[in-house]
Amino acid sequence: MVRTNSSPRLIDVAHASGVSIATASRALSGTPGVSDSVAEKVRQAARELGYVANLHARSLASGSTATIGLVVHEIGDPYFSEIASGVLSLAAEHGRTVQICHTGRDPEAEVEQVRSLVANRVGAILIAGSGFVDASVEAPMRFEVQRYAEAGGRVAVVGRHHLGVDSVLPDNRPGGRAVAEHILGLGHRRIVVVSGSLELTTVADRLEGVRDALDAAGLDAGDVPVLEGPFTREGGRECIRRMLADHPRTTAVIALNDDMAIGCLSQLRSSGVSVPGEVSVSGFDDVAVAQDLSPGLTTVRLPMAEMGARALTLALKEPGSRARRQRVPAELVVRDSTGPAAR
Amino acid sequence: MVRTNSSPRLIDVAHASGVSIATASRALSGTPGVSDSVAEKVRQAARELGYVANLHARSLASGSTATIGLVVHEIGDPYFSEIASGVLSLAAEHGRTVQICHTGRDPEAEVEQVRSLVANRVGAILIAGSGFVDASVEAPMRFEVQRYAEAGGRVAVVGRHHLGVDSVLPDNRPGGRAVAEHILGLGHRRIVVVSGSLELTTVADRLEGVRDALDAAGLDAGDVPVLEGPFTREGGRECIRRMLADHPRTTAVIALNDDMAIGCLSQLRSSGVSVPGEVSVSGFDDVAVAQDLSPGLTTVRLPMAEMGARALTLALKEPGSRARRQRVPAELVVRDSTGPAAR
DNA sequence: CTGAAAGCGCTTACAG
DNA sequence: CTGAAAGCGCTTACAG
Repeated sequence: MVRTNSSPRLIDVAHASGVSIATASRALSGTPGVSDSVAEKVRQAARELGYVANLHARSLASGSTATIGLVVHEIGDPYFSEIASGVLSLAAEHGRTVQICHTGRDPEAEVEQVRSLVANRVGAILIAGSGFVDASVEAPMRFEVQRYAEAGGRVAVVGRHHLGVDSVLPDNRPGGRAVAEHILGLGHRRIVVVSGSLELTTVADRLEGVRDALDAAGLDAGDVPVLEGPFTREGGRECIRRMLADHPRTTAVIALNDDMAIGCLSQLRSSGVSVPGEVSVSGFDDVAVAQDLSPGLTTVRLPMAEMGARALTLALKEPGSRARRQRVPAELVVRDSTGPAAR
Repeated sequence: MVRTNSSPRLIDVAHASGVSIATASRALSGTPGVSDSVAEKVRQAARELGYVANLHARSLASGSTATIGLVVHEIGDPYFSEIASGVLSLAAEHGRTVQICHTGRDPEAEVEQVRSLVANRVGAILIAGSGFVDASVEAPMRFEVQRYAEAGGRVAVVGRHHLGVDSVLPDNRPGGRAVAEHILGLGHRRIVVVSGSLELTTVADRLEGVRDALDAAGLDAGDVPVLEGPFTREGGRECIRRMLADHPRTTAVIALNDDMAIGCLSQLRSSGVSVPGEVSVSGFDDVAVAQDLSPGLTTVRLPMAEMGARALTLALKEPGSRARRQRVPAELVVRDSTGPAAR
């Protein structure tokens, strides 16, 4: 039979170098127990034929894969694309490939994607993005993840609790506290929080931190309106419109992520409100563009790429006897979008 | 033998539903030729067992994969993350999974990544991002891609010529011309182009468009300095510093992508130069954040997500007798970063 | 150090 | 419509 137009197989390499496929396999995968001279001969033949091992066959035979699965809410969102960047870079160093899926923050799509990764028999699954305050929403996800883990799969999450697996957890609450203290320290008292869905644990944690600071300052958290909208730039714009209508005397806006903060800046500008002259605005995450905005965005820095890389590192390690947690410090970065309370 | 802790296999489903694995396979994959009642029984059993087919086995047996490979320069860059977003969304609709790799704009890493995708026997490869003007730099890539295509693989590229495969090509040249005409129309004559590496075809094409406009206006393109730097925000800042030093009377900056334009705005602001009062700035791409900058960025819109989706559509189609090309129109979007030449 | 052979979990002609 | 069997391209005990 003539094999036209298709990739050479291990057996072709074996023939070309005059050894068995067992030896060829060992030589190519670097398994010890092959004489150097033979190994070199095999590698040479492989190179000449342009041989690339079929990873499906390899996975099927060996029962393990070099592929990593990464689940994010939305890859077009800088928070997630920066995490993905950290994962991809480290994965490449380890010779791992990465399969990415995004879920549009839909809990059901999320479960579906995890199932599909399991079907692909990826060696590890990384999940980035907030979980849900309501544990029952997460139950199916938790079930899927646990089943995979019990079958020997490795899982690590970024910014998500409740899943019972290794996790990289940014200091959302201390970060929220730090930024709120900054705002309070500037003398602001008529403050509004611009927030994504309160169903998200990330939002809940950051908000908790803001309340810690209000409490510590002897203020009543109940006096600080929380405007809820989509966790996006458009959500930020929307909330500012509501703020201008319902809380016109506000002097500071604490947005719970940079995307919303960017939307806030944009809407304030369109509405002719000066920042920070009339209203101060802060964000959270420190996405790359935050420093290039005008005014530069005061925010809480999270090292997204590093968080992604750390999650991968956890997943690549042997599992511990129980879930590991790595805290990632959040650092307040003061730029030009916040200033002293004027009025 | 007891199989503990591992996923159910097709044979388990077959046993549970009292049919052969052949029938079970057909029922589950939707191959016609199975009675409805039997098919339903099999599906039911699969559901109860939580069966998920092993895609490696499936690929090996069938010789085809549902996985798509996507190569980008840097996933953290919004241009690419928006393309990726389009690809991921459409892929999910088609039940395809996507493996992403980024290359840091390194031609060698690029080839390596393509080889790894080939090894994974992905069903199609999508490559996004500029090629190189110097064809010899692209030769290895072209070789790899062609070999894959000849072996039956499908390839499509976004914003890249020279690879001899299906392509989605944004109107870089007409876009460059449009934005330059806009700048000229505002009366600017002391113009500077802020540009990524001239080795990149994307840069070369956009620049060509700018020159078209200069020519048409009867100007000498040689009088317009082209400041070259990294195709990033930091590159934009760098170029502005050079511009302020070497071409202080400049009234308009044409940046060849939004990332550089954002860096330009940032550096001009730090340097106390008002935009568009003293200097106008334009970008290219219209990344999501462009409209939320202050001032809003005048730029050339490219529908990145759609371009990604189109490339996938091409790759999913049967190959044509020759490489297909889809042009994507570029649309000038005028915002607040450009204004009449003042001085 | 090397090889023959079983097996990974599917799909798909080939028969019936 | 259904099943027995070959085969996809590897890896890895098991012998030697």
